[in-house]
Amino acid sequence: MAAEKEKQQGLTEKKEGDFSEWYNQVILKAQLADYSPIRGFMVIRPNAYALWEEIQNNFNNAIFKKGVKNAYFPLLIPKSFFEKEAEHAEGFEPELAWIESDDKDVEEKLAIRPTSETIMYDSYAKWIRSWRDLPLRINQWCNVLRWEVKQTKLFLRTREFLWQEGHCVYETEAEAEKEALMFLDEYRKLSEELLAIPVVLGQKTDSEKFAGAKKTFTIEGLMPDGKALQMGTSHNLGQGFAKGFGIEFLDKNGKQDFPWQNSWGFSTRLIGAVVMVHGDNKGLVLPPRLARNKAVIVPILFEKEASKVLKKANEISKKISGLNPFVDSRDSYSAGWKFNEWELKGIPLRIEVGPKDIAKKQVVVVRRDTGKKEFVKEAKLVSRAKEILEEMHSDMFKKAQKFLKENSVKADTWPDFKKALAEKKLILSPFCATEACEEEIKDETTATSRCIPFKQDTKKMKCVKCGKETTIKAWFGKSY
RNA sequence: GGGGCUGUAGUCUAGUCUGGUAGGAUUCUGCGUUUGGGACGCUGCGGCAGGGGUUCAAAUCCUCUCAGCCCCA
Repeated sequence: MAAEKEKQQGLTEKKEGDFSEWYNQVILKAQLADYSPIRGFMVIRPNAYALWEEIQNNFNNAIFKKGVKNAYFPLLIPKSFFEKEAEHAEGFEPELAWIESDDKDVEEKLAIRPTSETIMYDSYAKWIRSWRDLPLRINQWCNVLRWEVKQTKLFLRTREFLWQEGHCVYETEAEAEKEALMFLDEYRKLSEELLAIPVVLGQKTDSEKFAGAKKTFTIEGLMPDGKALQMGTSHNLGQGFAKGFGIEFLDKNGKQDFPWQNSWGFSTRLIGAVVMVHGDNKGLVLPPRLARNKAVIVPILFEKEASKVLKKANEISKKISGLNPFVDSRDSYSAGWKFNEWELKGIPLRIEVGPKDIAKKQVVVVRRDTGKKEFVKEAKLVSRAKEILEEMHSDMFKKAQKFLKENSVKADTWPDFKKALAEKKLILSPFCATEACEEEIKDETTATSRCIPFKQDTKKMKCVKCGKETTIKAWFGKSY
């Protein structure tokens, strides 16, 4: 059976009902991650950590251009810090993990950071005195810990995860919000241009916004199982934290004032999104710009000509060094075995070099996403390989975009809403945006509002649930 | 949140109902022959998720923990 042949040996198919199983297997078999001895924790293996480093490099480049500097703040947060901003404390206190210590000198209870607003803003209060100190833009890459009891899902829901959190301070709210949106757009670019995952942008409703924020903005992706995944958020924090932590500055008129803040973050969850969106029955498919090793060279080693083929393979490797390729010269595996292995691990390009190719001064280039084979003259390999990789990125993005489009629907009535939800769609509906109504929708369907898109008509409509008049449309769906 | 199911070597799995020497395939070691889509022969290593209980005897029965899947709200 062709379908059987398409399938990576031992890998569950990527289809409804088996999706979770498939997801776990791809992650374990492609050696992205492993379970840890402690519930809710995971080991990030080199294959996935390399992806995280690529994401870091890419994002660092973007934010450095915006004047952001990286720093590092302590892991532990004194209990009293959580009491300085009421909503923030209420949101995070249930998930805090407290440190137990026999050290008599530790006077105050300490928690492992669930996010670093409080510990960072304590410092900010010391560092900011004048309008000349603003804006202050600091980002940190770190781990955070949120002691949830929900089911662990590799990369998507673990108690500890890696992320970046940016924390900026400004003189005016306009600036704080403008840049919160600017960083959100950087997230969109990262997702679309590096990960090849299209997203929906918007603002979170009050019940979904970050604890302590005035407004929360989000990028949401749609996964193949119909669930939405929050892929990055930025917040207009208002002045609440500044007031709580005593961050004050003298403005240009000599008046003492509280500054305005924003914060923004994304996590290793993005790796889970890449697996889900692009993976197939053969395993992982890495977006070419994200893949560290963009090509694997498989020499076809016939005994008589093995040394000649190997030499050529290494030569080709040097020629395309910009793609950071590697030669799989292991002689204990057949070529076919290697093909399957690198497909499972998602390497974007496979370049085959055998005696026949050498005779014709060509190589065989195979795309991971489509499996399409192409004979490329050696002289043209460098330019053609780059072209193929860019085509791949574009095709993968378009494919994901098509999925998002086909699975996003409008629903103006409650029956339509429920029908669309049963069909695992992302749903755009008129919404009164009250917490009561959102709660009802959640209780009845488990769907939540994902975001309120920035672009709205002013047309009057009736809320999909309660029927009250509104001009707002919001995205709804089940989510991770 | 509620309900159901599952866990046997790195991986897939037989054995569980009805307690009695854990069997196979694949991976892996070594040697040799091979290599254009998961090659072959020989050789060797490796296991009942973990804790507690019942029993002369536990992979099998009970229980807790851990991990995973599915369904419903």
